[in-house]
Amino acid sequence: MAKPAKTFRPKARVPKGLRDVAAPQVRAEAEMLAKIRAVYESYGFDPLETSAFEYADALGKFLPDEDRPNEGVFSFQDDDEQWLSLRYDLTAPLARFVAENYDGLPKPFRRYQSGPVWRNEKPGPGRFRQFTQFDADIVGAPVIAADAEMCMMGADVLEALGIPRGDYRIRVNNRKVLDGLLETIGISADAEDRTHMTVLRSIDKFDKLGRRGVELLLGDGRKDESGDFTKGAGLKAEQISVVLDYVESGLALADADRAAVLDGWRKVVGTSAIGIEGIDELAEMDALFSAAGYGTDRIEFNSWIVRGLGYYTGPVFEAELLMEAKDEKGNAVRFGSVGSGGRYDGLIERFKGIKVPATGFSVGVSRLQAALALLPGANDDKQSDVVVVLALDAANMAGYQAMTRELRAGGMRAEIYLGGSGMKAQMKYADRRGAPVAVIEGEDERAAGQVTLKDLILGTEVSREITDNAEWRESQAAQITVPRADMVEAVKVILARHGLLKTDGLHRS
RNA sequence: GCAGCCAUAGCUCAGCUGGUUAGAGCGCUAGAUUGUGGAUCUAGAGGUCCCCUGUUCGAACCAGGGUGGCUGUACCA
Repeated sequence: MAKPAKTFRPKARVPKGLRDVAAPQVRAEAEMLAKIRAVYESYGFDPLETSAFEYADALGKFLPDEDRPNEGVFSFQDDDEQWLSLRYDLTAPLARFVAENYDGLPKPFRRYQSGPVWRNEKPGPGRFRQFTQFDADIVGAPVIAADAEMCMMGADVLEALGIPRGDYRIRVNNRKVLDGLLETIGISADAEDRTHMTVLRSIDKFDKLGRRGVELLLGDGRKDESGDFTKGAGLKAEQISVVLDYVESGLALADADRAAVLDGWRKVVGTSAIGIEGIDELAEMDALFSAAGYGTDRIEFNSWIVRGLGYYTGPVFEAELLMEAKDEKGNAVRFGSVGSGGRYDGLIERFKGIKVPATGFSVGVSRLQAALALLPGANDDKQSDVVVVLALDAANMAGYQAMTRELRAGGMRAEIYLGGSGMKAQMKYADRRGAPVAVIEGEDERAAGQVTLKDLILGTEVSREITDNAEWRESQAAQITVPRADMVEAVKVILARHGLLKTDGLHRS
């Protein structure tokens, strides 16, 4: 007895950490990108697009002791066995591009670029394996004014996106200051050194874990809420107290006075040459910020900003949102950093063997968008502006198409109902679709040379007062009948009443 | 990666110590309504109870393994 062969049905599902993005969010992101681009353009940056994947060695993510790329990046082998990796940021590809085209580029070279990047990590709320970044970088700029400009531009970007001053902060530190700190407590300046890395990571967590948590991480280690244990840096008590002194010195002054913060740091790392160099750089940035009128309500110096350990060599900065928000369940949400950057003088050296100084700023578009969506009022339903022309008579499709064409020529978005159902379903479709207007031309209207226009927005309002069905139907809520020739103008009047009539070439949203 | 919790209809969930045809609300489809989205009423569709193996006369429920999700933590260029 042969069993009927089972048809294989794949499970329809989006891969973990990836997502489908619906219309409102696609539009919101496009709008956000346009605003960021305008700021970058105004600072003189030019666009550049590089490919989505690169040779893995060019991205610099090969595991040192194995012949395959780092697990954090998505990689595959080409037909010639060479490893390719999806880009995990836009900076590494820029370094490759500059190295490859070095002689033909103006130096300094300013470029901006946006696009998706991919990281093979555990996804979390607001954290995906594909997300969008929008970077601006200056390559071949050794002067500290370049870093200062990046910070100020970061502030300008956030304000251009409508985030009020005071609701965000650009937080700035300098890797040289951190190196100086480690030097003063006798820890190797080598960024590859285990203790060096552990200490910096601990400092980075001050914001999250507080003084006590950082103290534990610097010492023996810390147990988290689930009972899992994180091994610490194993510092001695005196060393820990120096680090905590540094982190906390000037913390109270962080948003009051940048110079005072630097004074505090100078006391802790004043014996280290590299530390002093870092502080002097920050002092120069402070002077530039102040001269340009960027106070601590926009840019502050902050001791726990560390950034990744990979390639930063000088000033580092993060853009953080300070306002409170609640998620769907009413829990307070911390946004974290929505942008970051810093100086990376060694990245291009990997390719060219010569030092090419560079600094840049990167907006985390996906996370910023997720954050803004949680703000009150962000998810108010936006009224659609698509006019739906009902197709009541299959034999008259050409006539409905003509109506639709006229509406489009009149500057409106319009579509014909192209499903197979009757009038009731068509009205329901228009409602679902969020259409403001339904255009109805049945046999009666056509015979009379008329069309019926139904104002669906007004109809919804009217329906709130009507509980009786007969009344609702007889009232023919909010509809008018006009001569066919006047259709376009009449639809415009209804759209204008609801503020949906386009006045320029841009799509309103 | 490590640790904890969780997995039943499209969604949110109920399902007593293992016992026949697994339920609710919302949503969806249709009818009441001859040409009208809302409201109301009625009817209908929709489930490999995450997967595999085991225990048992019998498993949505118990055990082991797997997969997926959430939370914390680590990593984060």
